[in-house]
Amino acid sequence: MIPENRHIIDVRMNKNDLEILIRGSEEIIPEDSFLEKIKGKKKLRIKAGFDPTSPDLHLGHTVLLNKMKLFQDLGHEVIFLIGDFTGLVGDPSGVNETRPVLTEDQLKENAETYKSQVFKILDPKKTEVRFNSEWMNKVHPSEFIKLLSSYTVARMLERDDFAKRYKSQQPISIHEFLYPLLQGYDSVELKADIELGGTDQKFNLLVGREVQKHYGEDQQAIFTVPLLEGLDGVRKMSKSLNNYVALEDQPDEMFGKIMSISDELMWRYFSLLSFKSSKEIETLKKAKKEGENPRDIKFLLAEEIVDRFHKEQGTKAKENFIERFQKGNIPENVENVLVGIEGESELLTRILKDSGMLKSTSDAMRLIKQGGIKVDGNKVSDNKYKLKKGQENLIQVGKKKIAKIILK
RNA sequence: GGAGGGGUUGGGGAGCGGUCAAACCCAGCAGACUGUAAAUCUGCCGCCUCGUGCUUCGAAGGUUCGAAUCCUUCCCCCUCCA
Repeated sequence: MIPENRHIIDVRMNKNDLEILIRGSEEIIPEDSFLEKIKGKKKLRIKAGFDPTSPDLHLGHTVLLNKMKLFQDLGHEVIFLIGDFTGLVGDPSGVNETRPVLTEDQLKENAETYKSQVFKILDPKKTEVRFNSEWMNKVHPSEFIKLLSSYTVARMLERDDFAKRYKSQQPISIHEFLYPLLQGYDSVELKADIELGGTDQKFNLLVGREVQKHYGEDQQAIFTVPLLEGLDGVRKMSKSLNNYVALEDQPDEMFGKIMSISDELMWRYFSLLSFKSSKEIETLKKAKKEGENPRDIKFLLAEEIVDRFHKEQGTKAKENFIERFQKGNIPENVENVLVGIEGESELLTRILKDSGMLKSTSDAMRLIKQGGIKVDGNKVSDNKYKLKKGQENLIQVGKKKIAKIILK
């Protein structure tokens, strides 16, 4: 239909591209159908859905986004589907409890934030952004019944997370059964040839195939990518577990977070996040074995990732890091915080709370007792320590929190 | 609708009339050690005006000198029966 694009695919779909595409994928089902599609001349419709439940995209999402970008570069049509309707249902994948339902206002807001963030990776010109409320809001109840008849309760309960919840007597709401079906319906509506998702999406993606079949459509191939572990190296990266690196994180923060991962995890990050070739990564592994300081290898990773989301700021972030943590100097760009007080002076504990650096004065007292609070570089040991009005003081809480407090 | 089990501090999970701000584990925070690593060790981990202070154990009442623990009602969850 669109000759130019065919041309692009013809030229690009060589063996090497295929290898890059498949590298780092977890599962491709069914494989032969996928290969057939990808080797054919048709411009494929590649779908990936996102629930707008969390407004912050993080590195975990980029594993998938990077794949989308690859398909895009190969000339295919990539659909970034924002599940604003399904978001009202809540994806039960991988959770052991019912998800809270979001309001429509929250969803709208989150969706906008998503859009502004994905184009840090995807090419906006080649991306079709869709919202599934667009068609879901129009589905007639009788049509809806038809959709629901495409799957059985028994098969739903086969699904691992449902099975577990059922066995351990955790509640499963009926609406949660709807989720995979609705997601599948999106594939019907969008005529998806391939759907991408994390491994936790496998069930939903497969249901999509069944739903498409039920509607007499061609079945999509599914393509899953591994879930990225969070900074703790154990659980998957997610905002709610607070083990994530947000795309919106500032360079220094991003750099620091990546430096805090374990040496072991570093290799996982290299393989899932870095654009370095397998060969380059092998070389780094070898260097480490031969005694190279793993820290310096981690620097490379942190620099690459900071550069990707903040133009050419990787080196600067690295310098700041070394200044601050290796040499122990105070960073230059400390945040100023104004705190209003009554009277001529105020207790430090109270200031720590009012400035938002700590959540309570009790917390502040504990930290003082433990030697975790510094004012202008000096450890504070008196929990009745006061600061005077009009002063500017550099306050440090632990190693990471630092702010210039101005009392007014 | 009936019978039974259950709701405890971020999560899991003890406690079942006083010694309970509540064991223990995980997560988190601080300190030591370091490569802001990781691992380990130590301490902390409801709130404040820091005191034989205040508010917590699904909610509201009640019994008691005293309740997370006993009673009543209500709300929610699970299982089995219908």
